[in-house]
Amino acid sequence: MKLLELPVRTRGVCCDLPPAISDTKAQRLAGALRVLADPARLQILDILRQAETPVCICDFPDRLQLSQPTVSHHMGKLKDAGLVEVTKKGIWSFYRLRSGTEARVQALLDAVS
Amino acid sequence: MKLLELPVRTRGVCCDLPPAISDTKAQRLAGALRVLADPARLQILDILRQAETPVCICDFPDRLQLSQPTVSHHMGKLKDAGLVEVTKKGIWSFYRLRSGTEARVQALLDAVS
DNA sequence: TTAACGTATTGACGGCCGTCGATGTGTATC
DNA sequence: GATACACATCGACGGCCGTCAATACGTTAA
Repeated sequence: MKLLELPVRTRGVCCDLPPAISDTKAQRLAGALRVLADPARLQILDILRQAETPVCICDFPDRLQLSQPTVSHHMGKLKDAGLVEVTKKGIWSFYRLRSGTEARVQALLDAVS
Repeated sequence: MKLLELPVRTRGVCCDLPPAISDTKAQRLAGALRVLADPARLQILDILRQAETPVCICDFPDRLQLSQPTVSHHMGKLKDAGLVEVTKKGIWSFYRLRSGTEARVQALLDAVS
């Protein structure tokens, strides 16, 4: 439980703060969060979460009202972040959530909303 | 459980995707995540989480190796997002996590790390 | 082989954001 | 009052990122 008592301070004197997350870890976390901090990518993840089979990337431009290169760009970000996997068959690319990602994504959306 | 079976597709024919998060909700979520997607703000939240009493903002510039205006800027973002509260006493501004924020932040960091 | 389709990549543009110096405001000390 | 301190705001700069047109690559159909 947090106290409401305010510390007594002295002019011109600053205090040391307790050690926190390391700079490198903070940057890793921030990077992971930045991948999710985009409306299009959130919708992609939500759609993949609902889907019962891998989804063809060709269906997204219409759904998201974005160009094909832009959708491909977002998918690349999600793939680099290890959130989605891709299976190519013929001329099509089918994307799905990586195993274990679903729970993390769900927890994230719950934590924010 | 997700099937690995790939859908059968036809050239030149795209499929409709199931409805997902609305555009407005996706933007809200993305905005909330963007506030957290910064190393400095993550460290601020982590320090406030550990603190047993409200923390004077004057202690952060040294700790984060950032200028005073920059720290003030980050605190403003966190305050606007409803993540922290401020109490002014004399010339000092003391910040603390808003009640209920701690659990949400913790859940978020768990979901990402 | 040629043509059509799906996808990824490239290059360029515009906007957003983190950062800092300078400045303004308020408060306490002398 | 005058000075010093803490804080917020403003203006400007630089870099990152989402977006798209154009292009290149690979695959399938004709």
